[in-house]
Amino acid sequence: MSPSKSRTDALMAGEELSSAAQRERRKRIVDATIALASKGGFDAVQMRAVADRADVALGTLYRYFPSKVHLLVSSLAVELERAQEKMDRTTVPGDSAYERVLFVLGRITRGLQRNPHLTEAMTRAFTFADASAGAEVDRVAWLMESMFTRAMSDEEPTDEQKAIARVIGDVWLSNLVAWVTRRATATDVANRLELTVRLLLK
Amino acid sequence: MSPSKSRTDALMAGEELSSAAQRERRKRIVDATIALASKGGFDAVQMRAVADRADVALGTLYRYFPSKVHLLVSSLAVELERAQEKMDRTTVPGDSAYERVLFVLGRITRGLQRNPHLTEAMTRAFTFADASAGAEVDRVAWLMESMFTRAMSDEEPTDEQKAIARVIGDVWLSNLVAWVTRRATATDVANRLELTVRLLLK
DNA sequence: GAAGTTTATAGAACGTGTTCTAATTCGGGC
DNA sequence: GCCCGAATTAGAACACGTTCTATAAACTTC
Repeated sequence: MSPSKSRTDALMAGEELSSAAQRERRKRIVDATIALASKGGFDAVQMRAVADRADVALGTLYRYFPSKVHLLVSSLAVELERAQEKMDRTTVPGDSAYERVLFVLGRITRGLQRNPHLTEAMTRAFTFADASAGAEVDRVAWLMESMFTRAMSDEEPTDEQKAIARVIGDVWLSNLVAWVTRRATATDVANRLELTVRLLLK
Repeated sequence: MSPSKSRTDALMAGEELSSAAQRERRKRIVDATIALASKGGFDAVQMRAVADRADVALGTLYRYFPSKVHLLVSSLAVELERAQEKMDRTTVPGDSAYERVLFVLGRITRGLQRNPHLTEAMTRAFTFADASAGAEVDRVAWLMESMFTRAMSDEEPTDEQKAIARVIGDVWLSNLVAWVTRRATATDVANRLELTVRLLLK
């Protein structure tokens, strides 16, 4: 449709941002998003508020992220990348895939539970995303999957391992959602994840 | 908050509707919702349109269902109940839990895939639901879970079986969402479900 | 460094979910 | 039949995501 479509896509992916000023703007926007989400969750991430806080016009915000869902899912990807980097600097303990996956799961889960509003905002955006945010959603799904395959073994994962990682990701997300909507306690989540990983890896 | 809160809850649950006229209204609303969702998905279920089609004022619609999400999740529960009833009239083939669960899963999944817009509307509402719709969401989750436990055995399910049913439900939903957002084909979904059930029950 | 193009800005405008208001109708007790 | 409180109605009003418009600023290219 719009003549700048491919351009916009590049902006969304966060790559090839021509100028430093643009990288700055994008960062300010993501930071504002995370700050607002941390304070009040999905509903507090209002596009006008994000634009204000990032010192950017509403139109500019929409040029960088074509919708609220894109914005939040992209921010989720940024957060997961940070978590992954942190995990890379840790030696994951455990003698079996079972133990190592549980360790990783537990750690990230507790990290998310430390910031319930942010988690609520991101999981809701992720699960509400429609086809137009497919690329961003795929990226997050891939990040999650590779987090678990890495914990399972150092080698290139087999198809079976990838499948297991995907199942774990599905269950993980669904339990986060249940926790966020107060249909499950933190203990419930931990128990269910433990059980799931046991069923799949033991 | 509102003095008629408990009253409203009763209306939402669809029970104890005082008059026949009210039961009628509620049915017209759910029917209108399903019709609109079938035609155009989540976005086509517009509250004004539902009210019009159900021949009910907008305020009345909101008295029966406090939000669009409640409305759609309640309609999903109605649909699942129908599917369950149909399943009850069928003899599920298969010698093992594995085979029987796969049969049930395949059948319901194909049923949903026959009506993509309706499925999109309902899965998106379900996954977007916030804490206020917890009761409705729990009801749907319970319906899903018991569908699978019933397929696994005729007896009262063990805790382990319930846990397995829940995992299957999580994976199922997540794959439906992936299909609805065009990140997975019907074949992908079938393969992943088959693999998941195999990992869990074989 | 001027002309032309892309990007950013301020703010109005629009659509749809939700809430509110005032008037009307309905159903049950006298 | 009449009265009362609850339910329903039509429609205005409001909130927030999104789009659009007009103008200004920032860049490219020559």
